[in-house]
Amino acid sequence: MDTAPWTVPSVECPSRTVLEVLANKWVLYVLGALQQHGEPMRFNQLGRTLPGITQKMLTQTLRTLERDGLVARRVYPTVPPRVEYELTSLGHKAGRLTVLIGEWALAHVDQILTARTAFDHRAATTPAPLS
Amino acid sequence: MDTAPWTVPSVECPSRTVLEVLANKWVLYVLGALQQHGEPMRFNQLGRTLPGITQKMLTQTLRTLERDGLVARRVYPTVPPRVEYELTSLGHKAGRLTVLIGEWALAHVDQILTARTAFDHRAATTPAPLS
DNA sequence: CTGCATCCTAAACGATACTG
DNA sequence: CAGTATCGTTTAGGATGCAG
Repeated sequence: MDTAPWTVPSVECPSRTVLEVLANKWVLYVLGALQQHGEPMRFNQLGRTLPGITQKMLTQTLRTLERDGLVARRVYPTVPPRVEYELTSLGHKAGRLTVLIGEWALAHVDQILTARTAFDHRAATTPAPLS
Repeated sequence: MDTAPWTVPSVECPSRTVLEVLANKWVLYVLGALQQHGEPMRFNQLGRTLPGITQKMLTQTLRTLERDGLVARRVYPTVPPRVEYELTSLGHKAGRLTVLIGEWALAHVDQILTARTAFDHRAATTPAPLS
């Protein structure tokens, strides 16, 4: 046995759809933001925290996270409406993972950027081994 | 200060492109497979381990991982050609994260699947609060 | 065996306009 | 404020065929 349970699954295995929840840029950012902010955040507050996200993507991301039970949506029937989002305990566990991922990224930006440059340089100079 | 460095970056910040490396389904699977197999794997061996992946996606994924310095590609000039892929130390660090993600997914499949069903049920029954 | 190149479809995404 | 709806474009991805 050289594979863990989550690598075995066939394409139809539900655990894959679950793992793939986190294989998403905005999901990582949203979870990370909520995780680090510590308390519930409002829709536009979240939007302002995430440069580059569109309203559409924010809505969509929050919906799927809510659907999967990672985020709780709380609506205050005031006017104008006030909607807050916060991590559930399940979302909190995922949030901790996204923070780890963020830390890994931050710790190795330089190394990876260097690797990319080197690779691209090689690709640009080696393509013709003999002519 | 309520945001960690990796949440602040503007759209052009390089650390984002790095974080987004892991925001990819096949990257997670490939890193996970290599991480757990422990030793170098050949192209088709990797392919067989990952049900549903196409040759194109496997190649593409391995290339970007190689470019980013997470995976090392070793070619044995035999015939037929033998190509092995293994995690670099940087890739190993990422690999450990992907294993954590896989474990998180596996541990909460049921909970998430249940949440989805409940949400969809609510969505199917509540849409008309008043008519 | 390990790939690259091509075509083509499906899905993701951005922009914009509109609503309670 | 917090969305929904639609449209048009971009991108990802699958299938196939060919090559070292």
